[in-house]
Amino acid sequence: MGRSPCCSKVGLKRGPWSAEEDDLLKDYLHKHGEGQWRSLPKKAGLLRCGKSCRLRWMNYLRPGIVRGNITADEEDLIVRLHALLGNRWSLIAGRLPGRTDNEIKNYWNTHLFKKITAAGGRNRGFLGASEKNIPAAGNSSAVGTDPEKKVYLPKPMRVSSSELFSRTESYDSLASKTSSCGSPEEWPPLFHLQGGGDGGEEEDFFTVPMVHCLDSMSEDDVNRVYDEYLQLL
DNA sequence: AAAGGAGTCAACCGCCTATTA
DNA sequence: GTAATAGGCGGTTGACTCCTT
Repeated sequence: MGRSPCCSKVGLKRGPWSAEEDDLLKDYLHKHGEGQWRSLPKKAGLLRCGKSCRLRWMNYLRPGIVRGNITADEEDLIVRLHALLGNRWSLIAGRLPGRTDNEIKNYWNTHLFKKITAAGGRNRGFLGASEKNIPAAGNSSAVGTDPEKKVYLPKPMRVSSSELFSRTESYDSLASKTSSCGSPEEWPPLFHLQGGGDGGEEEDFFTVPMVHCLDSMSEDDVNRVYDEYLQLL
C-alpha cells in the first residue's frame, strides 16, 4: 500500500519551471507570504504540487539567493562543516548566506566528493562524519578509533526558521529562545565527558556541540571545535 | 561534424518530525 | 495518547550541456 502521496499528481505539471510559473509563484508569495504550501498552487493558479512550489521558492526564487560559483572560502567552510555535521545540508547551508541546501548538496556530490576521493580522504576536512561511519543523529551506537572513547552526534534540530535562529544572534540570545538548549550555564562544554549507561557499568562518551549552538559560532570557533573533534577520533 | 561519455544541477521522491485536532 | 496533516530534509534521478574522440 505505502503512504499516500503529498498531493494528487493527476493533471499536475512536472519538470522545469517556466518564467510564467515563477512569476505566479513570486506574486502570490509576495502578497501572502510563505506557508500553506499544499493549498498554495490552487490559490496561485499553478498546476504544481505544493512541495514543488516550496522547493522552487526556497532554492531559486526567494530573495537573497546567491547564484554563481562557490568561492574558495565557501568551499573550505563546506568541507569543515561537513566534517563536523555530515550530510546535514540544511545546517551547512545555514552558515553560507544565500546558499541553499540543494546547491551545497550538488556541489558536494559533483566537486568536493571527487576531491576527497582523489585525496584519499586523508586531508584535513576531507573526512566527513558520514564517511567516518559516525552513527546517525540520535543513534546511540558508538564509533571512533579508540574503543575507550565514544563520540555521539547530537540529535539534529531543524533550524530552517531564520526568525528563530538568526546567524547573527549571540550565544545568550539564542539560548534564551530555545528550551532544548536551556540557559547558557546549563549548556555542556563543547566536548563533555559524561558517565552514563543504563544503570549498568559506567561508560564515558563525548558529545559534540548542539548543532543550533554551532550555528551561532564564529569562524574561529568552528575551526577550533573542528580541531578538537578530530583529536577525539 | 557526429557520436558517445562525463559532468552538472534542477526537480522529484519518500521518509521523518513537528504541529494540530 | 493517538491520528492526521503539513513542512522539511536528504537521496536520487534524469534532462541538459560540455568535452573528448
